[in-house]
Amino acid sequence: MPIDIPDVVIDRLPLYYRLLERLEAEGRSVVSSQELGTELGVTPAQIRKDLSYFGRFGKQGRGYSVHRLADELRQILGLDTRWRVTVVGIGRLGRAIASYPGFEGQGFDIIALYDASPSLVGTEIEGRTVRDVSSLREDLEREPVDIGIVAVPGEVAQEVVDTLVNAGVQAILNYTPNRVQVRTDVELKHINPVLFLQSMTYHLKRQRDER
Amino acid sequence: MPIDIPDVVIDRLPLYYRLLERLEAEGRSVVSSQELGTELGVTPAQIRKDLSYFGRFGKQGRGYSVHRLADELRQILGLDTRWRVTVVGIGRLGRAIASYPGFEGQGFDIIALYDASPSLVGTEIEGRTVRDVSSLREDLEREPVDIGIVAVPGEVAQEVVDTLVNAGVQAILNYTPNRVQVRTDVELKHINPVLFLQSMTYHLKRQRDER
DNA sequence: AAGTGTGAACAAGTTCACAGCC
DNA sequence: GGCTGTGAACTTGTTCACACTT
Repeated sequence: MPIDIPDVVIDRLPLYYRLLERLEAEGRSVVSSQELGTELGVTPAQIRKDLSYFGRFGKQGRGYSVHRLADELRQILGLDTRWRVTVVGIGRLGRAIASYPGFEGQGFDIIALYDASPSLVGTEIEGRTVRDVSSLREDLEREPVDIGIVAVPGEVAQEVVDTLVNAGVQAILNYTPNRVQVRTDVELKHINPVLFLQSMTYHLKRQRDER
Repeated sequence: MPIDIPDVVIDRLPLYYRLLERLEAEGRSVVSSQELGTELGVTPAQIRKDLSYFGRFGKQGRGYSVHRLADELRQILGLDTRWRVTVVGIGRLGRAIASYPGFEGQGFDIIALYDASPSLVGTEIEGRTVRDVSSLREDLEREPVDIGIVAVPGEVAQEVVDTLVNAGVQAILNYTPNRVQVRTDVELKHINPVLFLQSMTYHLKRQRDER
């Protein structure tokens, strides 16, 4: 498998995969890049080029087998295995994440929840007991996880991320408004709705001023 | 103000702004593109080029006045006014959003909450009464909002978004896993953690296979 | 006839490097 | 001496257009 595939391409694959899953469920057997593109707001050429990084999955004159392509993407994205996830920070947001049904269905098993607050530690959330964050480090040694979701207060984000990374966690999804630093071999994504809103207001302001 | 500024640039401004706010709070008065870049993991040249789309805010040999630059960015991004926001869908996620303290502090006023469930409608969340989504349309006519945050079940996302857009809402933040379509003059952003995880597993898989 | 896969052309975005100013 | 602002060089990413396959 070639090693130099642009990150933008990787980021689009889950989008393609999502649509293919839906088509699969609807019983569609074949689909063209044209149709995928229309549905997703992406040019057909882009989809074909993206997929061509990984192989020749289509048939000229026909299109792509929905099942075959979904399968290939599952393999490429590593969705043919289950991934172990831990959520640190069980405030309102952490609780919403912990009970979000979309993770389990896609191969992500939330195996543990952590919080620092004594009033939360020991309570049950969606059938899982909230553990004390002070035991995070040693727990990870016994039961490693692949992905850490961080939903703690911003001020302790870096500290929690460091603990996760030092214990071998390779991917971090940071829901905190604070940016954190990790080694370059660790995958890191930030989800910060305020930044999204702030770039939207740029456009809103211009619309309001009648362009 | 020139009209052709790349979207990637706009998306980085809130990041710069966030850091400047912090520096402002710390009492720093001057900062160089070098320092901003190190802190944010962006090249200094990029920061200078980005800012140069909007004006000449720095002083050669010195750097940028923290206060002045923060002020300029506030104006550019439209953060010098308050924005009216409504949240539709008050499940666990909607509730987490509705009580997220980061919005109000940044000029976003959540003025109303909507849900379809009779058991939720009429209850109080963070001092706001949850209204019935069936009155969304007429409410918007009386009290327009700028931004709609959508946290309903995926199946009704498009329907809710249509209602919002038809009533004049210009920006949508979609927390639903379903992609939705809007007119090109409406700002739209999607937040879907599963897509993030799925692109991270691509890299995890390769790391696991020892590259 | 329809639709893929892909080199080549093009567009967009980033970094360099340096003149100019403080 | 230090640091900005910016054309120009470069790099990355996207789209075109067509040979090729079914």
